[in-house]
Order: sequence, then C-alpha cells, then structure tokens
Amino acid sequence: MKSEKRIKVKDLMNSTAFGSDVTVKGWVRTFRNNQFIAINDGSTLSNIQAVVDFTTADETLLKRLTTGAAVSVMGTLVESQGKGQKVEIKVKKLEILGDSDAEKFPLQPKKHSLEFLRDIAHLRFRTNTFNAVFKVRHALAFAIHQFFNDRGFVYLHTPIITASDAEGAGEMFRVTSLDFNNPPRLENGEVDFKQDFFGKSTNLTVSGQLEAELAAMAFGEVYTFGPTFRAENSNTTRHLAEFWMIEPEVAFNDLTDNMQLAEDLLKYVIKHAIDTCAEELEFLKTRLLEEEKTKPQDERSELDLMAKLNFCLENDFERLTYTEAIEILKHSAPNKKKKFKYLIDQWGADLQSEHERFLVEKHFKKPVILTDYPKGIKAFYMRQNDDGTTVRAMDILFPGIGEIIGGSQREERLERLEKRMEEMNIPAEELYWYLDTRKFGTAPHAGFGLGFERLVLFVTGMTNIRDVIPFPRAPKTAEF
RNA sequence: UCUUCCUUAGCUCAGUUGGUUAGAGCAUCUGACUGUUAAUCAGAGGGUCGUAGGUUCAAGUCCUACAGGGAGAGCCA
Repeated sequence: MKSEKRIKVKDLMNSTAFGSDVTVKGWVRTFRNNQFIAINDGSTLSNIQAVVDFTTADETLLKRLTTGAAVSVMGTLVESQGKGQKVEIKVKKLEILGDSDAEKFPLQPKKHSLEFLRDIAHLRFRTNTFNAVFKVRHALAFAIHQFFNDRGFVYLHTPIITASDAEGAGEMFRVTSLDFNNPPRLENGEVDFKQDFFGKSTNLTVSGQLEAELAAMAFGEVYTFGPTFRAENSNTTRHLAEFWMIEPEVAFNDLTDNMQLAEDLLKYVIKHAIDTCAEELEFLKTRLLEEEKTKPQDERSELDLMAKLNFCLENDFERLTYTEAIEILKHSAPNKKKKFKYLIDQWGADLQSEHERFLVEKHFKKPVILTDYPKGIKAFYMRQNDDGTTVRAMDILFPGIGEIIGGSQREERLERLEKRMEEMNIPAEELYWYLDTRKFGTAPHAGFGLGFERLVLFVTGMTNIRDVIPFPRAPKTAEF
C-alpha cells in the first residue's frame, strides 16, 4: 500500500465529510463480530470503528486483527448504522503494520488492575486510563510554562549534577566515574574524590532552589522545572526517587506575594486542564467513581473529580499560621477523644499527616496554606521572624495529597543567615556562592517548590504517584 | 525503615472446621452466527496454589523464614 496521508481519529470523530476516502493508522483495541475493528491512534480516547466486509476479505488477514496489532485502513467515511458511534470507515484497504500475538499480548479489552499495569509500564500507555493521565500531565506541564512565560519569568535550567550536599533536603544519589570496586584512596583510607571525574564528590540534585536564588537576583523572576532526585527509602503513594519539581524564585516578593503566586499558579494550571482535557477528565472522573464504589461509604469523597477541581478554582485557599493550626488541632474532637495517633499537646511539634488531613479534609474542607512554622523544623534559609522562634515558611496542603507546595520567604540578611547556618551545622565555606547574594545587593525574595507529580495526582484523581509518571523510580523499582 | 494485609490459570477472583482427580468469569484456541459496542452461542486447552522449610495419616488451607506487591506511617515535593 502506498502511503496515503493519515488522518487522526480525533479529527475524524466530528467530521461530516461522508463519502470521502480517508486513511487511519492506529492500534486494534477490539475486533468484534468478524467485521468491526475498534482502532485507537492515541489522539483521543475514542476509537474509530472500521467495518470490513468479511464475505470478501482475506480470511488470514482478519485472523491477524488481534488486540494490540498496528493497522492501516483506507476506506470511505460513512455515517454509522450502529448506535454507539456517529461515524465509521467502510474499509477498502486493510494492512497489518505490526502483528500482536494474541496469546502473548497482556492487554485485553477488559479492566486491568493498576498494579498489573504498573508491571507492564511499557505497554500501559495503550490503555484509556494512562492515555488520559499522560494527556493531563502534558497539559499541566504546558500550562506551567505558559503561566510563568506570561508573567515574564525566565525558565532557568539548574544543574542536575551538583557538588553541594549542604542543603540537607534528603539523602542523595552519588555520581561518580571511579571504579566502584577499587576506588583510589587517601592515606587515611577515604576515597580520593580528587581523582573523580569532577575532582570532587558529586551527587544528583535534590533541589534547584539555591541556584534559582542566584538567578532571581538578576532577572527578578525565574523558575525551574526539572527532575529532582531523592535517595530516601520512601515507600508511599506520594513519593518517588526521581520526580519533577517546579521552583519559582522572585526577587522583592514577601511571603504574602509568595502565597498569592502559588495560589494563582495552581488555579491557572487546573483551569487549563479543565479547558483542554474535558474528555480525559470526564473519563477519569468516571474511573474514580467506579473505584470508589469498592470502598466503604465513609471513605468515599463527597465531591466527584470535576466538582473537586472546580471547587478548588472557586474558593480562596485558607491561610493560617502554624500557631493557629495548633490551637485548632488542640481543641479538635479527634485530639480530645485521643483519636490521633500523635496527640497535639504543645507548640513546636511537627504536624503529622493525620493532622494535616484533619485540617484540610475535615475542618476547612479546602486547600490550606500554613505559614510561620517553628524554626526548628524548617530549613536554614528561611527568613526569621522577629519573635525569634518562627520562620516565614509556607506549606500548601491539598486534600488527599498532603503537602503539594513547600516554600518560604528567604533570609536575605547575611548575619542572620550565617548565624543560622552555624547553628544548624551547614558548612558556610561550601556555600560561599550562595552567601555572596547576601553580600552583594541582597534583597528580600521568596519562592517555593511544587511537586509536579503530586499536582498530576490531584488533577487526575489517581491515588498512587507511580501511576502519574511514565516510568516510576522508587526503592527497588527502576524497570524500563 | 516500621506496621498491616495480600500472593491460587494470561487477567480478575472463589476455594467450607485441613480430607478424593483445585473452580468461575474474562482472555486464548476450534466451530457457529454476522450491524457488533468489553458482541453473542457451543466446545477445548491452560495451574508443581510466590519460594524454602516445618506440623500432620493428610496442607491451597496451620506455623516459621525469605521474596514480591498493596495500604498506612516516617522523610518530604
């Protein structure tokens, strides 16, 4: 068959060019009744129905129309006689581009568990659920760039390999070209990293924030959007060893500006997903409803996916300080009845997941921004309040996800910063370049980190973070 | 890393107080039907019950260890 120009299924579904010949290429989802091929080409969740005349068609060719096979069909676009679809293709020419052995191909035209699909992540793109999830993921990524671009931010590529292990944002993955079995050693037995590729010990980045701050001190507003690596042994539905993070950093912003930027960003990208992924979100909404049917009544969410997203757009996020949150928690029913595993008794304790969930899902029932945490439980670079005990930190908590954003106004005063680094045993010499921003033209500034996969989790209504990134990297998991 | 649950056919699962040759639906194969919508109907094949030990006359079922997976926790985004 000579190569006719292929038309995407998405463009065909609403076409009224009946009688014209069209070519469609895609993958067989099902072949029914020896004559109806459901073809999906990924452009839409919908399949186009191609009808073959089995009385004249080559029987051996029809036998090869198995689930998963790649096909090219040329035929006349007609109004469907059947009820399930408006248009279909009356096939004139059928070509199998790639066979798919029905005995071995693991996907069937039926529901599969997410756990099973995770094991065949190289094939799961071919399912409706993952088609929808990754379309939404794309839309969100695109919207993030558009949001910042429209506001004059510079997209900054911060390094993936870094020599600074000073930030303390978690365990790091070492990067080396030394012979792992026989590394050069110093006289005291330690590995001699002077002989390593970079002449020093290097790791994969855990954050681009410190570098972003440097650029913010020149461009005013910058953001990063790249992969981040944490070697934590975290086995949860919301942690990955390799994930994508968005980190805006804005000069002259204070914490209030920072909160507003974060809220605006989240609302903008969710709106964009609603506007551009109507079909996908509708599918995911239904999927979630089906999934929740298997749960007991009291564990089901009150709002469906679309209602939840719209609710998020229409309401201001609840803003309160850590201290106010502690007061609410202290007097909450679960605390008094000792239902919390960790009871809130005094100021200064770190909030546990159960407390965050209570505030977001039970008390306020909407996204919550917590600010002004005790300095003891937060990073060295956060701006210290005059009370001497709290810092200008903010965490944005989402229902079902927990912390989706963590950020702060940064400590721009050199002396305060150096003192805090000393208290927290952060080696100042290694971070001389960071401290230089405070020596030369320091200015108030603020920023935050948005966990991209957590955002995708929220918008798609999926519940395991490993199902919203194509090839998840997690402890004991690096397949594909 | 901790707690807890799970592992039976390609997939999803059932399997009684331990008791003959371990079942179902879907998928696959064969045939029928031919405007179907996860097509339908008839028939067939397919399992050393996660692995290794142990208890017992007898283990899919009870015990132990290990492996893999899920959920929750910690760490965080």
